[in-house]
Amino acid sequence: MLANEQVIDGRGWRSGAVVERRKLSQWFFKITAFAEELLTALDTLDQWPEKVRIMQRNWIGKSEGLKFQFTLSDGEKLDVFTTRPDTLFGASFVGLSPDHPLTQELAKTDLKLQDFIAECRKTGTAEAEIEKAEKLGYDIGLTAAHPFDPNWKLPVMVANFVLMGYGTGAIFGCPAHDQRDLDFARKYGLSVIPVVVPSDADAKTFTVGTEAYVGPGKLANSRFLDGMTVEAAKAEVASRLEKAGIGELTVNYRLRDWLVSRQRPWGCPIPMVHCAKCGVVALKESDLPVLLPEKIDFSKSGNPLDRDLAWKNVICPECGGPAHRDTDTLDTFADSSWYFARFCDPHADAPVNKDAADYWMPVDQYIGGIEHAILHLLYARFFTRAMNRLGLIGIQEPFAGMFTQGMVCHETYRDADGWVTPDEVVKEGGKAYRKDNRAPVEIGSSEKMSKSKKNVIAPEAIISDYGADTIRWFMLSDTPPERDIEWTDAGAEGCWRFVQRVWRLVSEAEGLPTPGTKAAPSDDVSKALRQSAHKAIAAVTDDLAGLRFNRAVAQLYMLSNAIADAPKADAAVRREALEALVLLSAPMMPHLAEECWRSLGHQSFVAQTPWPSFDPALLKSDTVTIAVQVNGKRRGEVVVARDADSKTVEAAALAEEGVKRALDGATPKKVIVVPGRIVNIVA
RNA sequence: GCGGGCGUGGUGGAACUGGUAGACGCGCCAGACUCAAAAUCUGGUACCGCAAGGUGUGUCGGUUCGAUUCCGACCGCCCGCACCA
Repeated sequence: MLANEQVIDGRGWRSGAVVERRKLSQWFFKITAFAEELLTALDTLDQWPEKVRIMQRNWIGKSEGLKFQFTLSDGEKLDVFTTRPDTLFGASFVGLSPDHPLTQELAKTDLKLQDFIAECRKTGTAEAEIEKAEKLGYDIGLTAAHPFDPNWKLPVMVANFVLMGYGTGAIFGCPAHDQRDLDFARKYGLSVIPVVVPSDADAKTFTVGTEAYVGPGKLANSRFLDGMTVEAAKAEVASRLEKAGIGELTVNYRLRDWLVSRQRPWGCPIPMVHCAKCGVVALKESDLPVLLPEKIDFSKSGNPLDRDLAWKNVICPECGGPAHRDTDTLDTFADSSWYFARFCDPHADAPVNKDAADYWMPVDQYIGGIEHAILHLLYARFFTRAMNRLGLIGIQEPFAGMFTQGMVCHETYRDADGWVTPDEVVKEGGKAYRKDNRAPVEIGSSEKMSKSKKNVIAPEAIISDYGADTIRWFMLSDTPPERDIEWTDAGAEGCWRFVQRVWRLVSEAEGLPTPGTKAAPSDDVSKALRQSAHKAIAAVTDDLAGLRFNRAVAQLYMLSNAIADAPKADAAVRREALEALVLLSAPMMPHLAEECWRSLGHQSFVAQTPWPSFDPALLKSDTVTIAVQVNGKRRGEVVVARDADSKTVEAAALAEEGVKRALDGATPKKVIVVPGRIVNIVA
């Protein structure tokens, strides 16, 4: 009762319970019908992280190949799928999944086969188990005729590594060019015929040992294919089998349908009714939504909805006879797949107000953890497309911009009794002890804060120690938002000092003119401060827009340093710089900003004040400092006018003392001048 | 195994399309103020060297006047997928 993508390392993604395989009758959403468009539309999501798009692409897992038919010795036909039709003459067996209908049919009368299938089911889904799992086979006694040679008979075997969920659940095995087939063939003594030979090898002597050859090469031992490239041979086999009417080029997807049935009472009920006469019947739209019972009995195990007969028993919407509700509920991911459309008009009578949704959607900037890359984000894309097809919404893709933020991490601690929270621990000389009884505590790796590992810092405690603004500032400084951040008390303290510093700069500033006084700097110090302020406005504006909070923070440190370094600057310039500092820091430290704003003599709120603008003319200095390299090594620098021409710059560079020393009288062979950036002298 | 990403000081991290590597913060060192401490302020802080100078962005090569940035091989770490034919 979990979808494939909800299984992490053999366990349920949320509960951590070990997953086991059982056969159940369940409800699915046919997400596979959208596989191709979900795949191709990824290219249009240019404001999504490349990583997420690659993960979805791999998850959908498109592969193109050939589906073709074997005729079995009992006259039945068997479809197989392959991406390597070129290796058909290297075939040495036909493999069936234990879950294949033919296997199941034969098992009805074959007790040994039943045992074999049970043996296969025992293999867990955890990574390690699959890795160790031995190849197992069971010969069902039938043979399959080679499609190009009716006299060539291949044994048909049930094999544990053939999956029913991919392709047709049946394969032809070519041991020389597939590792799994090779392992299987070696174990059961099947032939290994190399049919693709690398260009640097001799077809007559080339053999395959314990490693299958999967590289490129020329065809051999393959009759009419001999000498062809892999690509040409693929095309030739496909074309011949298509002409014979027993093969077709097909596309396969790894993506499976979305299993949405949950055997719990707290989800959205699946609006289906089971009638003895009519079978499975959907409820009429007018009967929706199906409400859960008010009182739910959790005293026994199992799904309480199954036992609530008053709720469960209904009248069939088709025939009016006795029927019962489906007691499965929907996966909670169903709800999160379309809430954003509902949010556009939460009071609408219909589930979605199309006009409102078309006005607001798609979401401009979606922010979430990477853990939803192929769960929520794929489901929501599918839902949106399905809603579009039903005419409920005009858009195809729900989220135009996507950003995956990092996690807050902290060291983990444990003693003999289990995990210990950081505030119960005291660290001395690299070792950790419990505060209460001095018992030693083992310091574990730093991991994402979680209740289960108790490596959490309670926000209340930090806020009371440092204030909310300090914490906000700390969260945004240093580490880029897409990366995990390591919580440290030392870092938070540093941020607290900055809060104090800003407050001091503002509250202790003397002789400021009244708000609104224009800055008209006359001396160099004032001009420089004004330039710093305008540079900061430009940079912070840009960095915040690009979600580069750590760089915005660094810019504000620089501005505060510039202000502190220029107490003698013109008072109106100092006011302008302080106001810039306050306004620019407001998104990150709103409380402090409001307090400072008031202290600067304003009656309004920062929140109501326009974002500061900058004068582009102030961003550039009249002069620039250019580094001078000799043979690529920095030997000095020169200060030149911003618009100085190359010859002037070259002359200045050649006259520089360090450069002269490095040249030691030699004549430069070549001088490269990159205006405003660098001079490189090749000697 | 497949796919992707990342390796920069003691530390978190800067460095736009190749152009002064280490911005900014933390930490550390020294000094000022103080009876003292905290706070604050000033200066310093990649490495080797007294200095001149040399060496440095995981390692080794390549392209270039110039490489953290581009290319190739390798090493290490992280993430996702995985018996997918």
